[in-house]
Amino acid sequence: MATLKDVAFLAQVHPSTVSRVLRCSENLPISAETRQRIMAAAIELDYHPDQRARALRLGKSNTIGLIIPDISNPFFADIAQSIEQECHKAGYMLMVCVSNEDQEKEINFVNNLTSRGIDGLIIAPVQDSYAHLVRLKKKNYPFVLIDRCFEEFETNAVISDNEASAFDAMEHLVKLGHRRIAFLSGRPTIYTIRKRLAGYLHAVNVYDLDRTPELISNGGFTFEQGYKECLKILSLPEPPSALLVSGNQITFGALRAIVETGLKIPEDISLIGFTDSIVTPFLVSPLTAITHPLRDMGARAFALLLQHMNAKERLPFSRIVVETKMLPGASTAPINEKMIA
Amino acid sequence: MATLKDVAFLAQVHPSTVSRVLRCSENLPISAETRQRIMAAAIELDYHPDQRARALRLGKSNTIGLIIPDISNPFFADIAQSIEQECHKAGYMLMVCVSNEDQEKEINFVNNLTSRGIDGLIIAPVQDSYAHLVRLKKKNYPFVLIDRCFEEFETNAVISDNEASAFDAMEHLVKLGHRRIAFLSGRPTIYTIRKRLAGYLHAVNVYDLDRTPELISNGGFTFEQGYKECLKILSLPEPPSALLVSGNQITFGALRAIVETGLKIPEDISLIGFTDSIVTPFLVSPLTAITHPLRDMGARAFALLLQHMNAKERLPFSRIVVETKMLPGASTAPINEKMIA
DNA sequence: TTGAAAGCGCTACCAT
DNA sequence: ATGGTAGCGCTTTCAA
Repeated sequence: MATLKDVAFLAQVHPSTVSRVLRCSENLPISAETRQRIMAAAIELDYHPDQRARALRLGKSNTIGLIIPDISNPFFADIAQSIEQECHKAGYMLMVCVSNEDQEKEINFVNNLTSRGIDGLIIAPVQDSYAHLVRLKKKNYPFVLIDRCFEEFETNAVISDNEASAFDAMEHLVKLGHRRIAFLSGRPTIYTIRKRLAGYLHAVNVYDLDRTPELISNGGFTFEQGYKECLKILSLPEPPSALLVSGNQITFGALRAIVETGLKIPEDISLIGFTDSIVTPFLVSPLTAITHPLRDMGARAFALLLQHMNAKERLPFSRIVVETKMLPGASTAPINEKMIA
Repeated sequence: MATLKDVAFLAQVHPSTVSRVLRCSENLPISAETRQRIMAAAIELDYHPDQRARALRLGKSNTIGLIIPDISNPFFADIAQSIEQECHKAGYMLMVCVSNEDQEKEINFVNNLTSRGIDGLIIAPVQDSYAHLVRLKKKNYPFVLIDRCFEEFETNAVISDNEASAFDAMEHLVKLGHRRIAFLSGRPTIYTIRKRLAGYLHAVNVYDLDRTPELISNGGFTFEQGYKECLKILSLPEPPSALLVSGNQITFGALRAIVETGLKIPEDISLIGFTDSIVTPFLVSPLTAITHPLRDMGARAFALLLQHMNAKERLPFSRIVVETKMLPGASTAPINEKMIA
């Protein structure tokens, strides 16, 4: 790798001169001839400034970090994609890290990224703990949470209206006559899930629905877990006539369980999923889905972060709530005798 | 951010002593008392060594870069996920960059990452040009290509048996009686696609199938492009009775076109896709798919890279070819009169 | 118009 | 057992 020194040597000038020429604006006092020589040398040696050294010297890396729990989940993949594009537009690099829903890993990533001189951080936190984020906040380090946040700990965040959307989905099912509705929730320590659960329970109370505790399942967020939890629920002595499922991978897992059990959607069972995937309309039964404005979420998270990174003084924290949309499908139908039997 | 100096000051020792204590093995000549003081100070100040400075000093960053064209494509997302996990196991950080199939962006990423002192690079190249990779190779910089490689330019690579798998898929359709088979190819400048096209054409020749040029479509890799190209093909005066589709997003786009046109799979049209997604079995028609061992591809690419990064001397390049598998589905059926009409 | 020197935070080597 | 120093590659201020 060619260094400033190498270029300087080839161009027969001092390294500092090279730096000035390569960095500075048009109207810098330099002889056209020297500039030519330096440019030629830089190209000749395929010189690219060492970003570590620059970052060290400048105290700025023009890079931000993103920590997400799962990159193979389209939910986070699409958010990552949009953040990456926003970064690119703004001249930033993005460093993506995958915590795999492992709190230890997340903590390591936070430490590692900050000590790499990353200018800011966007995190979809695992939410088993948050002491490491309190430390970040204390150090006045700019960061934005996405999708998940803490009720008891104030930070920047971009989240969605989970409680309302879960309630609306339930209401939709209730209007079709369903009264025994299961909720495949995911990991309940997470903000998103707690809110959705609250929306579910609210509907259960308002409409006095079946309260069988087994109707609420707490697994994890993976395909496998969705599959297993759904199988368990379908084999209840009194299985539900409808399902509310919380997340892409879980929904696909539930789908597998339903298909394998030989049930038809929506004839035998209705299904609404919190599902963000281009394929939902082309599934065995086109899914009625609660969808997130993922690109918008990513863009707003980055904009908020940028704002805080550029701020001269401490800015107040923002909590941005985006609206979900119900994508109509064909996976819900009125209740029928067969289901009640 | 606390520095070595801060810790040293608090512990009343010299910075170099702190560095030694924090870095070195057990049997380093140091008084237990001093060690205690230093450790306490480090924890007190929440000290984390500046990785930029370390990387600069050590000439090693313990970070590798990954450049992929599209993170919201499950194909690349799963590869990224597996590489990330391998990295983590080996104590490396992963920096993911998304080129969005834009050659300029990829070139920028390569320059940017290398000048960040990244130890190695895994790239699924855009393949509009490769001068930048030639430069990397000249500098003896370790990198591995994944999924796509260059016939005329020798590098490390992990790829799959595209030509054979395309031929096999065609054979499968031919045996069902299909003779007018369309190929939705994606961008044909890419190795993967050229190979698949070769397999397709080989089958066309061997079995003397319909050679209508319009049966071969060259769009891009996106959902939208798959949708449009497929619509075009379905509205041919003599539409095909079967479709071979190259890639996740294209397949989903094609699915949309088929569903919207009111065609049924496989009654009206057969479909085989190069599709790696957990949802393929739960699509309108469970898809017959050619799948890649994605986790394995990622793991092998990383292992190969690691080998080259650790090598004292120049190693010979490896080209690893992994095998695809045909996942049986219900999206293919024997040809019938309706199709021929 | 260009050169010299200091220093970002760290580690490795050489002193003591 | 601990301290001092040089230097990784860069930028910036000051000097000439």
